[in-house]
Amino acid sequence: MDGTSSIHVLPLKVHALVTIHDVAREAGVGIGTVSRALSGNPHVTDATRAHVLEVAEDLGFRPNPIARAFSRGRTHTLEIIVPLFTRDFYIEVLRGIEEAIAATDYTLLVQTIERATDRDRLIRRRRVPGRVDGTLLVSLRPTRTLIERFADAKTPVVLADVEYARLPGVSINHEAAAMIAVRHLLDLRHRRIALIDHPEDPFLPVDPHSRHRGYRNALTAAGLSHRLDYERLTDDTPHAGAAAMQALLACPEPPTAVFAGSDNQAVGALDVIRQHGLRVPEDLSVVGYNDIELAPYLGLTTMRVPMRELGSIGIQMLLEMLDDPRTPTEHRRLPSKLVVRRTTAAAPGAIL
Amino acid sequence: MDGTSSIHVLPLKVHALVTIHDVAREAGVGIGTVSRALSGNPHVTDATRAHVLEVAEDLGFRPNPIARAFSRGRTHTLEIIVPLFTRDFYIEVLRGIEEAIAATDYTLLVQTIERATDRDRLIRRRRVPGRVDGTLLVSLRPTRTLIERFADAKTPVVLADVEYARLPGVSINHEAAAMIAVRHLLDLRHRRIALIDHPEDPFLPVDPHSRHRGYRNALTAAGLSHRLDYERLTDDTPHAGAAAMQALLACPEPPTAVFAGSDNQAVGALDVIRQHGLRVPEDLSVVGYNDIELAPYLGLTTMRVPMRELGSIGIQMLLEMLDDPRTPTEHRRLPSKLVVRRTTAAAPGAIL
DNA sequence: TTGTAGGCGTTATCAG
DNA sequence: CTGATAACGCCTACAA
Repeated sequence: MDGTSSIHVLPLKVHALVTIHDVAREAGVGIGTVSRALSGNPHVTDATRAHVLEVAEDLGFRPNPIARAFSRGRTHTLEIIVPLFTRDFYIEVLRGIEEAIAATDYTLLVQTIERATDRDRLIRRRRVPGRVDGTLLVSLRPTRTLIERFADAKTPVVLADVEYARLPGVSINHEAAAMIAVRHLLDLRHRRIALIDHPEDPFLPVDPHSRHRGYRNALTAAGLSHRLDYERLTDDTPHAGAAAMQALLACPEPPTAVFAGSDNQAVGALDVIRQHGLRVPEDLSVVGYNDIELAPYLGLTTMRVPMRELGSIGIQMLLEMLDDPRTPTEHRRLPSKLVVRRTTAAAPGAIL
Repeated sequence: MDGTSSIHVLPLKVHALVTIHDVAREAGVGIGTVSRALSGNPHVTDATRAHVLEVAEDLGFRPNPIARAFSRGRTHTLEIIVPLFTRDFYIEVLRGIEEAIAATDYTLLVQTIERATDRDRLIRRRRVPGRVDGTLLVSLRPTRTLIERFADAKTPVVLADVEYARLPGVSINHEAAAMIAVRHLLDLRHRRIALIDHPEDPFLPVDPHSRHRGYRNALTAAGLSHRLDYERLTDDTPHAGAAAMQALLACPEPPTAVFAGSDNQAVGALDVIRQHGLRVPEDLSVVGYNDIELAPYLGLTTMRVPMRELGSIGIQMLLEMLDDPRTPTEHRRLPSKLVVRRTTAAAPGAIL
């Protein structure tokens, strides 16, 4: 470094790098005292503290966070690992996260995953362990590699929107929610009820999942049996929802009602129904899932899923574990609520 | 949960904290050599490097990123500051960011800002300078505090979706895009064209903005004058869009067409139009903005805005600046494209 | 209460 | 090419 280079006079206040030593020298005290004064250590006179703080302020001292993290062994950073497939869902979760973290001075390290192949590769390449104090894993079943990583780092993990082993977490009771949705259709005298859904973990396409179970259970409870041609498991996109609906309408005996595992899929389905000249809800009822921000304006009957809470509660749990490592690991399951709007009505010809 | 079920659990490899010293001792070399071998420094024999790497692997050595950052003065982390208001837009930007960063081993520190008051306060509380190598500021006009912070940290900044001073950045040519949208309506013989829009920077509500200018310019170019009761500046939510539409329909001379500054606002407007028993596009045309994932399935005519590119190009610029600090600061402006679907048609009574 | 010294894990700078 | 050794900025015993 060239210490003699001419200094530019910028219109902004630019502080040269000021360290704790500079403050100590300027304040006429030792660096220990400065450190204590700044970190709220009680073993300092109020007078010295005030003086040190003032000098620090004057010098424009900013503690170097990396040095601090290095020394303390804690980074004050939380890692969020989240697939970014369906916008609405994850954005809501992220909002919940932000909400919970706003009051703290933790910082977020966000790892977004777009492709299944990214999963471990990406996680391994970016050397995150040691850089974060804890991790919130959203909608992702932890792989073995991940679990080892957490074990190595001795860093707490919380799962959001997933239940796995005995790891602490918070998730939606999808099974119960699906039952409520289907029961709503049954109450409207629908008997031919189809399912358009997607795997819970976007990387495990063949995952048998709980909404699917809830759907079948509700049918069984009503004395109906499920039919495979009514069950369409595909991607969580409006496009895939549309394709699934296309297939359902091509069935020899098309359904009179559809329960979709996401509002995105539902919107795709609704578009296809409209294109076929069918009316909603007169000819066909549709129930969505999530209750995205647009749902009220589309008149979509759907399940209101506590997406934000997934994030905020997840972070709260993580913060608790950070605060007290002996916090018992628990798993919380959140309920959803049906919101009836304009896409569901009595089955054609039915009298309620 | 059934605690008695025996799960087949493979033993997890748990590594104690292994440092470069352990590797050095085990490999019978000095720590300098280990460091060089691991960081790709050419001044090592292939043989020693291979040996060191093998020992490191055996010991399960993971370089401590914080120590590395501390020593190198670079963190390999990029900061993203983004308001988390309207879902779709920012998520798309985030995807672009992820896309650009996927090939690198940079990590993302994300700061979301929910309220205007958060702006500087939050930025100040979370001690980020020193923890990141560069910053991408999305949709936020930098405040003086922020600019000072960047100057202090001597860290590069790139603006996305904003143009400000001579800072490097990438943004949408909103003015040109608005002109295209309005011209489309003019071509359909609409003369009473209203605007529902929102500020570009969500924290500067009275910001005169470029879409607004484009709207007026297009009218002027067609020999029309703008009328204040047709210009509704509000929040970027479907709710606000609905309220604005409500007001427009209450005008003594309601518009026959509406250009909305976001698809979210457009969807809210469409709902109100429908509730008033009016048909789209027969009675009223609507053009949205962004082209969100659902837009095709709602039949929404809209402007396709390169949201992803905002993120990916922004990050590319940042990476270039990091790579070579003398990179000339430029500002790129991206074009948008009209996508005509089913919400626009000839003005009532017009013959094309 | 306060100052001093040692250490955190790596990188970088020297001699050899 | 390699091995000591000195930073890096902060925290924290320990001693005064």
